[in-house]
Amino acid sequence: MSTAQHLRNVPIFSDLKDNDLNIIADKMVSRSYDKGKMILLEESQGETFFIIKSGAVKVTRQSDDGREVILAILGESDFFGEMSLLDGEGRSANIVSNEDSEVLTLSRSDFLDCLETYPKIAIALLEELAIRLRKSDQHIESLSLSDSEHRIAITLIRFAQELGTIKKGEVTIKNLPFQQDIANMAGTSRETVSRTIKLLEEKNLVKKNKKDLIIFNFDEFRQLFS
Amino acid sequence: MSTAQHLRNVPIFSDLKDNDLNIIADKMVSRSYDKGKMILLEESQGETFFIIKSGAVKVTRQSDDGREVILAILGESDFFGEMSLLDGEGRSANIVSNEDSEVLTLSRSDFLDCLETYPKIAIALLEELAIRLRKSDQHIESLSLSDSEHRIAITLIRFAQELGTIKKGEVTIKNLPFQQDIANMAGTSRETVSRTIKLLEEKNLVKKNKKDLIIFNFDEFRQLFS
DNA sequence: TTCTCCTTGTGACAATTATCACAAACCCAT
DNA sequence: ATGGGTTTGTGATAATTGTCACAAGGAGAA
Repeated sequence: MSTAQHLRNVPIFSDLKDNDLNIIADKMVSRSYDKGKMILLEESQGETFFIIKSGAVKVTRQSDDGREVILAILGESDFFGEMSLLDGEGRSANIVSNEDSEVLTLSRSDFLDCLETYPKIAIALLEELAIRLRKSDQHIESLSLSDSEHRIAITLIRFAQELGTIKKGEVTIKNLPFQQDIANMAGTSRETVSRTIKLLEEKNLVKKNKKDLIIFNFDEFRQLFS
Repeated sequence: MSTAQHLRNVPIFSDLKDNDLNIIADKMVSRSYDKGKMILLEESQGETFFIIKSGAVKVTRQSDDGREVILAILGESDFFGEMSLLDGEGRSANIVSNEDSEVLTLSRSDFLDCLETYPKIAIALLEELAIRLRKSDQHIESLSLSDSEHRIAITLIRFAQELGTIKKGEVTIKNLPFQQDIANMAGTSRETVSRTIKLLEEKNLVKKNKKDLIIFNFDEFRQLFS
């Protein structure tokens, strides 16, 4: 698929005319990262805008004692790197490729030019940031109020919404992330994730199937935990 | 002070020419809210953009069992209401006036017109949302990793940055919010806040003075807890 | 297959923190 | 200043969850 065709799938560019899209596509450079590679380092100066062509990355923050918080997992057609381009601050998060991934990059100045030239992009980007802010708020709420069972369930709901496939009310999350990653998103420990998933199975709400997780009744599940 | 003069202090409008500023100011309507009044209700449709002229508001989410999470406290020249205007979703948070407050409002269509007409506003708004997203990320990190002492200390740091006045490395937070509100931000209980602040006093890091809190060495304090 | 490495499961225990219950302090209006 | 309502301080206790330690399961390489 051409670069322009990839861009077509990215919400913030989808409003553009083919012509304009091609102009932008020409400025983009493709890069590849093996699984586990660091794409962006916290604290470094942000000079690039990234769009995920294939694969997935995790957005993390690291505390001094080495523990990791996962803020989000991003997949195909998601983008990142815009924050420090916008406010000029250093990076606030690390980005690590979670599978072998290909990304498209745009330089700082090209990105900012885009915003000036195509106000539609700026507005679409505002929308996207508003959505992310909303998700962050929910995340904060869940971390503040809930016990670990709720937090883990809400994390599973997030995965289901981003990575799941629905079939007759049943959601299957293919390739559920490691329990350690779930724990880092839910703000709890790996062991607690293990015990909680077992508990959810005993309550007949979910079922494990190798690396997949099935949520039997997604609507009910959501009502139960959020 | 005239409406236009107020707008001049709001970052997203500060780039505009006097003339344009006046045009926008003309479209704004002023409203007043007594302390404790609900300004925006969660779940209602978002149709208005707000700028705080004086006073302060708290941005909250409420769980079904009635507990409240405070996402942020906003003060003079801050704005809110933009999120559901941007992404079209319903409100995701409640806004309650935390003191007697005056706000300026702009209707949905006037707000969106502004963005189209003045791309600079859109870009400035992007910056602001990026900053907020960054704060949210920090908030999430702190809730995920830290024990209650750290979370409370980080909450105090947030207040210091937003409401504090510095003098020779000493920050004074005038009118520290109620312990219950601090607890709701830090994701802990009111009692724990009480005990923790006492603890910080015993460690000679802070001092209470009626309704004010003094952090003796702000840089050290920050290093210690973040 | 067998070995090794990575991930998951589970028990026991310790630590942290929420909750409950009240007392004390504080603030504001009369 | 007095009194009522709100906010804060503090002890005792219980519940939750983290941590440690190790066993078991699974996937891939030799």
